[in-house]
Amino acid sequence: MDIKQIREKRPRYRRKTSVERREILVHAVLACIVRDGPDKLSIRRIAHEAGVSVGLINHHYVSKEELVADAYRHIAVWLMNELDKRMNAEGGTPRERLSEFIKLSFSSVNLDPDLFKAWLAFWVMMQHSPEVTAVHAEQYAAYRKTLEKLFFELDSGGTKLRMPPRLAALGLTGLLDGLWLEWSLDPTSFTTEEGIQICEDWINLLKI
Amino acid sequence: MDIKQIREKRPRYRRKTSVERREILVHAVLACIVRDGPDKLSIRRIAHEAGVSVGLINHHYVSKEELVADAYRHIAVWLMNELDKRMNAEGGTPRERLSEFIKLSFSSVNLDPDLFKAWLAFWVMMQHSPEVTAVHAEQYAAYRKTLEKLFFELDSGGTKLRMPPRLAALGLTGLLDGLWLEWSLDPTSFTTEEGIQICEDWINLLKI
DNA sequence: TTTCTTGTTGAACGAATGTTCAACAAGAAA
DNA sequence: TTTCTTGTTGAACATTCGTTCAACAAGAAA
Repeated sequence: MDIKQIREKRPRYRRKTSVERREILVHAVLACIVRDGPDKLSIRRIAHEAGVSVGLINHHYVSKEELVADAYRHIAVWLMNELDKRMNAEGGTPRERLSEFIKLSFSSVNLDPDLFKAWLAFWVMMQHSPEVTAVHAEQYAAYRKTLEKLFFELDSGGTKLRMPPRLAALGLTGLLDGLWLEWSLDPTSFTTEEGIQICEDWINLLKI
Repeated sequence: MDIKQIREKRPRYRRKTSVERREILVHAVLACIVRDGPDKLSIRRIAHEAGVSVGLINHHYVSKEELVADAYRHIAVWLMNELDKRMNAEGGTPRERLSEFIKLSFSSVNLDPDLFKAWLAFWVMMQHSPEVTAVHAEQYAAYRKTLEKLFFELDSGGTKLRMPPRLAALGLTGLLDGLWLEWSLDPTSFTTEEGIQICEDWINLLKI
């Protein structure tokens, strides 16, 4: 049995199910954005990163936009789960969980330059992709809902608030997102400790 | 005198000075971003929009990045001047001017989908362009300084604050930018009135 | 008028883009 | 073993990209 025969026995690639391959491709999208930047995201780079051919991508997704939308949902769900999991890890009162959420928002889980590049890529694509826009609306609503629920629990408990939970949640998401944005664009403008303090102060001022 | 001679007399193009042409090109950049989206910005589209040839751009700018950086500065300076001018138009106390600034931030001057596309384009380019990064740092510092000065005047006057001006300015820019970002990505998530109310409430809570 | 500076043109280049599609082959089903 | 489904390949296509550069020409200077 010579080498050629051995080569012919070994499969040149391993077939994957549709879900397996999609998972791989979605991760390749993120890796590409991190490596080459939000504007250099292309089918060829993604294929190379995933170790597959260019044609494979359009076999699993009808278009690049659909793949990116899938990647958006994937990363948004992952981040929200991560925050939720860690926030509730220690139990605690609603106020303590809020503090934990804020701390996490200013930790490397959320304050990640690589992650910021990904959001940039998604936002740009939102400007002309209904699929990505839909994913954003769907995921952001869930994010705001989580905070709104926390404020509702806080208000229902001992500490009454000067605002309805909806407005309080809008305010805190605004604060968190704004500071996150500014820090991502220029990490030297303020420290994470300052960011945490601003958010904590704001919540404390809300109490009647 | 026949038509051909008349044609030859009329110049095929009018020469512009370097500053004149740069102004035209910078405006063409913005028009392109608005029309085709942040990711479709190209030398050819800019040239067509400005009514000039492709080669002209690299005559006035050594690279596309330099042109975009110039456009960034142009629009940032314009916006800041606009806010400053309108904010101080009616005079008034520091507190009244702050309210005016907030109202302007939630008006069409700042809450403009077209403008948001421009910022997106700039932020993406920041990820691999030192020129654009420098312009951002320079312009954003001016923006924060304006608010810091307002809070300083407020604190020096009758109404003492629970925070140093720097932190108060950081907080308000965070709130404004975060709400601006969220509204730009999805205008249905909340109304501008709600946004204004959140910011006003926050400032009022800052008073001792 | 002639000279000279420099704003302006547009073809050319090499590289990269998203999508298509005929051909191949992995691996389960028969 | 043979059949059949379908995951996978990669060349091909038609565009678009940023930059270069020799040639042209507007218009001030001489």
